[in-house]
Amino acid sequence: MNTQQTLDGTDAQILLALSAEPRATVVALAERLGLSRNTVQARLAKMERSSALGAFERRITPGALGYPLTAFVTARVDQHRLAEVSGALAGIAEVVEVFGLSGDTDLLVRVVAADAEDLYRVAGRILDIPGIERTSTALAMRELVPHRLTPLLRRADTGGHRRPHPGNP
Amino acid sequence: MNTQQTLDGTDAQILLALSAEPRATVVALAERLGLSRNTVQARLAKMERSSALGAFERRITPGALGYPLTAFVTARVDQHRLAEVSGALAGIAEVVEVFGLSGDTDLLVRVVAADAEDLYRVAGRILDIPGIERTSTALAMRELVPHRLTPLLRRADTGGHRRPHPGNP
DNA sequence: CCCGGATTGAGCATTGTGCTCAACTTCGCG
DNA sequence: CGCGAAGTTGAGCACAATGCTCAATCCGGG
Repeated sequence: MNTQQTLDGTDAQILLALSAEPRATVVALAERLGLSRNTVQARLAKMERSSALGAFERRITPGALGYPLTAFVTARVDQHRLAEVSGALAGIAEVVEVFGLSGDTDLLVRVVAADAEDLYRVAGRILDIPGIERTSTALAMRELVPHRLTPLLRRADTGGHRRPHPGNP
Repeated sequence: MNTQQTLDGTDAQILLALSAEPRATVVALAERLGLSRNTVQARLAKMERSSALGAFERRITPGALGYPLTAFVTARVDQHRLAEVSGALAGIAEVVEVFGLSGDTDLLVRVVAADAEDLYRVAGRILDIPGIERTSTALAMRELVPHRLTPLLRRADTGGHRRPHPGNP
């Protein structure tokens, strides 16, 4: 029994309502969902505690900060120096997110930049990190599907007469 | 005039404080930053209006929803059918984010999945989309640098040339 | 020099919050 | 079968925050 991770349908409902109206107050959510104010408060508090809710920064658009360019740098790395490389990447402010990948490229680095020249500079800093063997930079020209979790939330919502995982309450 | 994008240093300060304490009230922020409550309220309202603040869903951890696996699917696409492909991708719930890239791969698709088999199924659905010519799936094995904007916020904070915060609560 | 925009302090009615409590339902498990 | 743990609910209460408006400053640019 993994009581740990998974949010149940009610949690999904709350998050869904919050997605539609981020500034909604707890009472408003409770009223909209037909739940008690106390319940919504308790569940929200639990989610905040259990790190189901991430950092606030996720909600900030880099473009508004003066970094309208997004690029993905894939890199091959000397695996023995992975920790070292990871630390160096974390030291670059324009590096927004780094994943260790399976497959032919080891690293996926998401970076933002103020302009093309800035991006060139950042890419250079990454390539200069000891342990990084080869990089390839791809500019994100368009955000075809903006970041979203709503479809998954809707699916987890009890509203669907669906029982995706039988046996789990 | 440049009413568009860029947030100024004070905005960055507010966002920074909010990053440290997402649930902080407006009055608490104003007090911490030594600004008037009215000012903080006005600036926050403006940011919400100007889409500098993204959707709430960005703050939800997919893992908590029952999708612990993240993968990146790169794809080559028939450019004439890009819109069609984009729409089809948007129809897949597990597709969390899609970028159009420059370079040798046209698309970067970020997907989540419940388990390996689920991921296989999702990858199959993507490959089946008419207009998609070739895909390559890389599993995100580790999040080496979790999504963060704090370093950029700190840099944007009031001009940028400031002594390091001596004692921040 | 004057104007528009941003900032500030003040005030006020309304609303939400954090918290506690006791009753009640729903499960899991012995 | 029934006990107990956990979740939900409604109620209530003191306090704080919100949304809003107003008038008085600042501040930079034309």
